[in-house]
Amino acid sequence: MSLRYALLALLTVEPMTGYDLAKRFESSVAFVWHAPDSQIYPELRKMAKEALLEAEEISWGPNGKKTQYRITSEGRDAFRQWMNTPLEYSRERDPVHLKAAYLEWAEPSAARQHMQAHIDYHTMRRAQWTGMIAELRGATNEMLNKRLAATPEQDRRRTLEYKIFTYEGLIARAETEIEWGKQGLRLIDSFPAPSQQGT
Amino acid sequence: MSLRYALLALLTVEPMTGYDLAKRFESSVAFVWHAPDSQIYPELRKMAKEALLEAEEISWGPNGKKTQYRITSEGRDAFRQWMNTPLEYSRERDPVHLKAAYLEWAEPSAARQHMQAHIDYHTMRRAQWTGMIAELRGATNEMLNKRLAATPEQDRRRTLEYKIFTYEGLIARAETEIEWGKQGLRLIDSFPAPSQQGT
DNA sequence: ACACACTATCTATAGATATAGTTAGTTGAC
DNA sequence: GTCAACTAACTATATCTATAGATAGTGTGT
Repeated sequence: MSLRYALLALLTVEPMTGYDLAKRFESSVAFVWHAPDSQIYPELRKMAKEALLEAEEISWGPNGKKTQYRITSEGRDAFRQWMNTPLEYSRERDPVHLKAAYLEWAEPSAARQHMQAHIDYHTMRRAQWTGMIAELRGATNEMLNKRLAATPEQDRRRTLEYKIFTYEGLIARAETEIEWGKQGLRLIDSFPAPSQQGT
Repeated sequence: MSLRYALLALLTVEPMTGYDLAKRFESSVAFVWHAPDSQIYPELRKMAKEALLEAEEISWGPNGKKTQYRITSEGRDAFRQWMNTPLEYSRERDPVHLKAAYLEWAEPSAARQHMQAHIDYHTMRRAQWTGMIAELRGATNEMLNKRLAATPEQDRRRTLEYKIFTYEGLIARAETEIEWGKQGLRLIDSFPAPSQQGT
C-alpha cells in the first residue's frame, strides 16, 4: 500500500522512468522500502491511469524509447493527504524474535550465528545511515540537493532536518539491535553445553 | 514462510486445534507473528499432508467436532532444522520511517500526531512485554509452564532465559522508538509555522 | 564487427496477506 | 426456551510481494 507513496515521494523531486525509480529503490530509498521493478512498472501504469502521474514517451538513441513519469497536482495532493493521514500500525511479523524465543531448539553454534548475523546486519546498516547523514550534512546527496533547490528557502531546514532525524532513528534502532545481539551472545555462552532436547 | 514455523513452535507444547492456534496468534505469539484464521487453517492442512502434523478428529458436544493437530517427529525435525538455519534479512518495508523522511509535507499538527501515535503504540507494546516478563518470572504463564513441564530439568533455565531475552529485546526496541518519537516532537516544535510548500 | 555491460520494460507464476464474509454447533445467562 | 456470545471451520477475493526469466535497444571498448 505504501509503494505508491514511496514512488510519489521520489517523483516530487523530478520526473523519472520506471528504471530510474527501480534503481533508487535498490539504493537510496531502500533504507525504508524495497520493491522490484516487476512491481514498480505496473504500479506506475496504474497511477498514470488514476491521473496521479503523467506518462511521457521519450526517445532514447535512434530506436529506443522510454517512459518518463511526472507527478501531477493530483499526485501531489494524494501524497500530501497520505502524509496527513495517521498510520495504521499493522500486526507484527518478526522472524528474528520468533527464533530468539525458541533458541533452546538451536544448537549453541547456530544460536551464536543467529546473534552474530544480527549484529553484522545492523552494523552494516548503521554504517549506511551514518554515511547518509554525512552526505546530507555535507550537501553531497544528489537527490536532496535537487529537492532543496525546489524548496522555498524558509522550508529547507525542515526538509533537511527531517531526513537527518529519520536516519538518526534508524541508527538508534540499529544500535539497540546490536546491543541486544551482544547480550544474546553473552547469554548463549553463559549456558553449559545442552543435553539433546525437544524430542 | 515463517507462519508454519510459528505454528510448529506452538504445537511443540501440546496438540491444538486451528481455533486454539488462531487465538494464540491474537494474543501471546502476536508479539512476533500475526496471522488470521483464514491463513492458519489451510496451512495446517498443508502441513498435515506433508506429515509435519497429525490430524485427529475430536468430538465436541453431541454433534460438534473439531480437528486437533499434533506435531510429528518429522515436524519436530523440521522445526529444529529451521532453528539451525540462518535467517535471511530481507528488504525493509518501513512506512513509519518513510513518512518521517518526508514530514515536511505534513501539517505540523499531523506530524505531531504521527509522532504521538508512534510513542503511544510503543508505550503500549512495552507495557505488554513488561507484563509478559513478569508472567514468565512469576511462573504464571500457562504456555510456558506446560512447556517447562515437558523440558528436561537441566534445559529449563535456558528455555526461560531465552524467552525473557526475547522480550527484553522487544522492550529495548520499544524504548528506542519512544525516544525517537519524543525527539521528533521536539524537532517539530522547534520549527516556526511553515509556509505552504510542495506545490 | 563483435562482445559486453547497461538501460528499459514486460510477463508469468507462486506464494503471502488482508478483508470479509458464510455456516454450524455449543454454552451459559436470563 | 431462546438469545447472545463463543467455538470451530471454511471460502472467496483482492492485493501484495518475490522470483525468475524474456525481450530488445544503447553505448563503449577492442
